Amino acid sequence: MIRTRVKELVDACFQVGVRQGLWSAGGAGKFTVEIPKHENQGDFSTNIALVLAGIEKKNPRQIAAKVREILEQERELVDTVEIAGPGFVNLTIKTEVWQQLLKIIEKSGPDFGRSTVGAGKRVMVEFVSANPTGPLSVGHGRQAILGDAIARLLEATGHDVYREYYYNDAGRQMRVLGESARARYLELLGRPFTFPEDGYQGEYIYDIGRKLVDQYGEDLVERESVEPFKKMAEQTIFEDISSTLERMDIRFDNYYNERSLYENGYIDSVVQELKSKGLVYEKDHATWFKTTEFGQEKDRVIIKSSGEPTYRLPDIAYHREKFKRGFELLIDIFGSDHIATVPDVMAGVEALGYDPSKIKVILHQFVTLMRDGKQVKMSTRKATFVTVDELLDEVGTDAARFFFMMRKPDSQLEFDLDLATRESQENPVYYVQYAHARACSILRQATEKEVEIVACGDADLRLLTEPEEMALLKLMGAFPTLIESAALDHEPYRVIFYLMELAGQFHSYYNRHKVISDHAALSQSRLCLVAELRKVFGNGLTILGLTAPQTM
RNA sequence: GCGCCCGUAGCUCAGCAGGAUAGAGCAACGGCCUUCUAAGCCGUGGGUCCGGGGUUCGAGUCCCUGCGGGCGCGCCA
Repeated sequence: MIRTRVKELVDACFQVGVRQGLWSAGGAGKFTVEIPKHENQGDFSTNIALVLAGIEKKNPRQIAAKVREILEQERELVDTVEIAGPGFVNLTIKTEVWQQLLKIIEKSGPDFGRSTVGAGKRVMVEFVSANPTGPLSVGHGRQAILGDAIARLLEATGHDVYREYYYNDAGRQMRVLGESARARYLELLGRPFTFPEDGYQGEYIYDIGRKLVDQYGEDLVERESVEPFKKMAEQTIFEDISSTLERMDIRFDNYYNERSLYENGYIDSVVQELKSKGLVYEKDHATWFKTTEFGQEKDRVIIKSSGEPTYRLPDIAYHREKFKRGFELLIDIFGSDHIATVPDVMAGVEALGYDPSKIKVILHQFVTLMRDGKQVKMSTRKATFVTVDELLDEVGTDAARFFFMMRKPDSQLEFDLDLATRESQENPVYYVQYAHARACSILRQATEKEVEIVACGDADLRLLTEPEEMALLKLMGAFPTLIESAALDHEPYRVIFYLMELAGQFHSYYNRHKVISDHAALSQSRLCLVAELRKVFGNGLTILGLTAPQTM
């Protein structure tokens, strides 16, 4: 937005300098335009002089003086140019440029913040990908929200996004699940049963048992095959998972079954291709993939001596299929416990002739739940983990989404249940939503008091001169750049931080200045500000999949 | 033992390709509702940026090293 215009201006200035022989063209693209930390450092700051001084071996402040000379020729955008510190060039933008920004937001409406940088780029986001062995746990919840938020950000920046859930219903896990269901089925019928040693102990297995009793009565008592038990378990659990995801407003474009990789011969063809490239060998009756040729410490088994593939073979085949299906960027969201598979998949796709740098793996750390200041103990084995459904029951979807997005994936996430449920000022979710509701409320008040709300073009925006108003305008102006960089870096948490900051400034403004007052012209101008603020809050919340309430 | 991530205020965390005087929220303390929703605002206190070296004009940010925590390191997924 405005920063883009300033960057263009500095770029032009750089070119002028090159033409005048002040510096060489070598520094092109190396300098930046940023919003400085401190207010007394202008609206924008560029390090162009420092960068060029490094290249040219000259005094940065002297170069900065030249930069200022050139920039001062321009009078559309720039108010003042100052040289500060070691050679930063600080620019102040004309007040009216900021005021006119409201018209741009008004015109863009719901599109303000959205862009087309990703236009035409097909990207797949693979996430959740939990096998249907039980309800989603809070760890999956973090992943689900993170993946969906990234997908939404990419959509907001024009990418063609495809959400996929990858699962396997054929492995040992599922067999054990089926046997667990059989045991509960027999137990419910009062028959003798043996519960599998490493079986699934969760309460939900009884639900599956009950469904089996309802549907089949005693018909399955003598059944040898585990299939009907497994099938019922899978079906029931998938329904459960889907409804949980639905509650969070998460929908997948496709559920990809690992089994289809076998049925379509993709597994075999991967092995054949690796063989033909001389990248596999037999040892101890197993088939090994020469991952050492791709920088790893040791080779890895892809087919066990039993003839069964290891997990990494389908993983590789699956990623090759993603490429073949025409995606240009593959985003994988995994829990950090899956870190070991990443190098294997990367080596595999590289071996098959695809570019591993197009796979972006986002590993997220674990979630700890806090209640009464103490950690809630969770164990998958004992089935004492907290499910996403329970979490949603307790805190609601907005709070869950907000808290899961609030931290960057790298850090462990501490989820404070007390804070998330508190309906008071400490709760950051409401802080932002309340800002939106408050803006709506002011606009409602204006209508009730019959204060005319005019278009920004018809208001005298020059009346917006308070420091708080200028600060708000500047922050609003940064929104599109923020969305773009958050999308391209796959970092939803940055949008959260932005919205909290904007909300803070708005609440502060509200408490200090009356929007609707006796001064008619001023009221109208301020109503324009509030109306456009409402849009920025609304757009930001919507892009993240949060609701933007009109009243609270 | 090896690999990845983390270590910033009492607590939870920001710090955006190394940049100009380290920030926010919560917790603590003190104020603000006959006026647009107090789910809000204003003010106060609070830091050896884990320790030690190094690179640089400049390091919370990069490199090395030590310490502490998490996750991995399988012919489990």
